[in-house]
Amino acid sequence: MPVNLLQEIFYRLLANYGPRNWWPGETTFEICAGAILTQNTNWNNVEKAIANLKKADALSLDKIASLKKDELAELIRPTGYYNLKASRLQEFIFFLKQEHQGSFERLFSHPWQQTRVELLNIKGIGPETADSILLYAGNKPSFVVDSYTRRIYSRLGIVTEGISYDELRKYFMDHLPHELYLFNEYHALIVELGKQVCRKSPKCSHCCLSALCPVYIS
DNA sequence: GGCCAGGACACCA
DNA sequence: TGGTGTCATGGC
Repeated sequence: MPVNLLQEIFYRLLANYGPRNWWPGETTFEICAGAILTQNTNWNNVEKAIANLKKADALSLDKIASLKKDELAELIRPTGYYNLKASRLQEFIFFLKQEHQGSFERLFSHPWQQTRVELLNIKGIGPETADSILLYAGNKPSFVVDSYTRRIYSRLGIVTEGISYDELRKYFMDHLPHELYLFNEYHALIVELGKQVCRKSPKCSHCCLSALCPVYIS
């Protein structure tokens, strides 16, 4: 079976870190909430917020929808941007109730490309959050890219640093088989690599990464 | 005490 | 269309 560069990197990451078994979350809604809460935020802080929601018995569509915005904001305070994210969570739930009777099954019952457009029309749901919801909550083969992906693959010389989200995502979608397991693990592995390697050398260039990165291919 | 984290959006030229 | 400011807590 021919293997291209992106697949080769995937296999090396998988061998190095093992399956990540994403997304951390017990329910579809918890995954969606996590996708919103983790925007530009460390996952440890998201875990604190989710724990707060669970402790308050508030991790449900109806409960969050019924909370006052400042009450919700207080529960998710550890994630930062708590006022914004409180609005975004409630916007998402409003959309789900309004357009799909509050049913994730209905939300994901259409062609996922159509669902992606719907999600992107929700205020506060950008491309990465939409793709995370599709992939990890909806089990749809929509590849997720993030700042780690751009940083790592531009330093490897595979893409340019200024590449847009859509261009970067298209590059992966064009060069990988559209397999759910592959997309699921690949993004999770990139995040793991991003956390463990690049953060130690945030200014590192291509050569620096090549020395540090265990998956570098010359 | 500064930097960074699994972004998105409003605003402006 | 692209660049910049804003939103904000917590770990290292």
